[in-house]
Amino acid sequence: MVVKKRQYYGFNGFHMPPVPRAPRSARRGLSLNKKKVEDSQLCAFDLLASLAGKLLQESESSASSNASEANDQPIIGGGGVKCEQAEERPLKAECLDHGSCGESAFVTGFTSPNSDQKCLLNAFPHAESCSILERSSMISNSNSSEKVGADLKTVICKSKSVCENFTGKVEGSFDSRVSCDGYVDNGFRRQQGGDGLDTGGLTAENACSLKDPMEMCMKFPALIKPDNDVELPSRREPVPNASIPRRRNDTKLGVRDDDLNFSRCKKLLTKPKAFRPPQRIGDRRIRKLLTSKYWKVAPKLKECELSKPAFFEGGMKPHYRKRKLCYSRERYQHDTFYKRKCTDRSVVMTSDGGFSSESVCNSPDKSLTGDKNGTAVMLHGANGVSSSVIGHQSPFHSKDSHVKLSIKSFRVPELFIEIPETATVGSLKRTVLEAVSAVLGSGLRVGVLLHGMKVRDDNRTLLQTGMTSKENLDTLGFSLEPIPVQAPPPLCTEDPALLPCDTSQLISRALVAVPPINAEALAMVPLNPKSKRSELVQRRTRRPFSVSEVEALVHAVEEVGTGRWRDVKLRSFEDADHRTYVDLKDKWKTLVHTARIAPQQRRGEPVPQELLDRVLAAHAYWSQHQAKQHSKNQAAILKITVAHAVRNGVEDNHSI
DNA sequence: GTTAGGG
DNA sequence: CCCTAAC
Repeated sequence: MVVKKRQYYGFNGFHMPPVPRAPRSARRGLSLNKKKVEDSQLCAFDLLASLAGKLLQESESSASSNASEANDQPIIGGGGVKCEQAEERPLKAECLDHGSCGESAFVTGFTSPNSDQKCLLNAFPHAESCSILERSSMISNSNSSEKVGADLKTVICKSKSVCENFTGKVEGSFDSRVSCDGYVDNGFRRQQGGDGLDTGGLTAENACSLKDPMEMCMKFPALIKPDNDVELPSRREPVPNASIPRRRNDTKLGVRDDDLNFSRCKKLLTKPKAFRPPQRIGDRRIRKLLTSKYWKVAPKLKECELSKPAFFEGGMKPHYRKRKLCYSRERYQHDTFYKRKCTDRSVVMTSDGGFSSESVCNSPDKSLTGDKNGTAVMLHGANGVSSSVIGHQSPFHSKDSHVKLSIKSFRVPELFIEIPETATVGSLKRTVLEAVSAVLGSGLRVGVLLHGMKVRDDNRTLLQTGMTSKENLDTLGFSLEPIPVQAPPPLCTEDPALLPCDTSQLISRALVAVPPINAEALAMVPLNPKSKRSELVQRRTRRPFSVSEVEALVHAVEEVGTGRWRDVKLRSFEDADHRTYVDLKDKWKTLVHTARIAPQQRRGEPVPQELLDRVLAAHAYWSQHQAKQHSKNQAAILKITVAHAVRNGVEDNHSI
């Protein structure tokens, strides 16, 4: 088994995420926050209590009938969440099916904290206590015009911010406050309309628990259950938000020729599974593994972890996943989800299959950043892409070194759609949707382009790559790339920052819990070492040789000959860390092949014929040379052998 | 660790 | 680009 260097953070089958924990200073920051929370929460809860009482009167039955409401209406309700726990039914699908973008309020929460706790505990024995404080995640607080609501939310958000696990799983498509609600709703429930709160589950105990985020999380483990699937539709905007909404409103329902904006519903549509982290990475993945070819590697789930130590001391260098296993496709599910989501929405797509989603990837509001040291996760509702930002900062950089950029659009890969002329527009829409879903469902990865060049080295920092806060980032681009089905899609984008995928990373990071029992069971499955290895080790990204590289290679080989690849490497590619001598050897092999085939059969970036001619010449020369050398050697060996034999013979004669 | 060659 | 065998 090949296991590359990796680091385990965690214990008992619960693995800490790839991202190194924040430096102490960051964590100190957290405690400061916590203090603030404590200070302000009293007030907030007072307000809450009075508000709740009032609202209770006004909407007496709403609280008690919540469960049924949840069933009848397109509302996210505690019932829905619980259902999902039992049936793994994505909550999101439900709420997306109904209602319109504008109005619906929502009821989030877990009407029965107890049962939620149970669910969680069953699934993640360790989850409730682990890793909650390990990362400071940030969810925006609110800047609501409703002062009371805002205060309350702020408090809640802040105290919650430590419980990143929950946060992480919240998809970015909804208002950040939603996550707050999700959190809060363990204790009390937000009423329909968004501004109503009732004290449903708010007990003294619950309130107290807010004082300590950790405790909070432990008390309401459901919050950190990765499987909760608390995905709240962005269209529900229960509370006015002054800080974020502007962006949301900016998203237009525009249709361009090649880049289609999905407008509001973009938020939903552009939230591809690939961006979604394995909320269910725990049990759902296991189940999936059990029924797919991937099950074989389940025991290796641990290896989803990162393989390198932090780049910066105490820094935030994220690591991308190395293992295929980290990838869980939920295509069918996603397709379904996608379709349902999109059903009543205008999905526009152009012939070239482009669509765009707007994504503002950085928040101007630093207060949104939960962690001063740079690990920040922002989930916002500006668009459908579950986008988040992780600011990576070395301790040596000031906070102002954040790179700010916005992703105007993603373009999906080319889609081919064939549909009869007699088909309805509706079916065309569905067809397109299916095509898109297929792409999304099979997984996406994000490419980063700078000055039109693909940035391939995922290990470089933004700074090193030239994406600095001072740089004009107009030339920065992102692309969505389908991940070949067989390929090990990096669950997270390999780029450490800026990408929607990060959410998944965070969540993985949050919980890569393998229920011991499952892991055990799977571990007993006899594995074919071969397949195991091949499934686990990620293939290096393909990096086609440039003409200049070919030139250098040819030149080197002309001088030192074939068969001395180490020398070639040292001579011409010493600084090219990504080119091993094996690579050079392989390249030479393909060059020779390329030179021998007809030009029209050649693919990729054309190599100048002149170079190819030199390749053939050098190859012929050194082949001959080697042959000569070989025969020489053979002759020499023969000579020596003969000499020995003769001498031995002589000696033998003597001895006789 | 290098090299060669098949995949 | 990966893998393996041979050295």
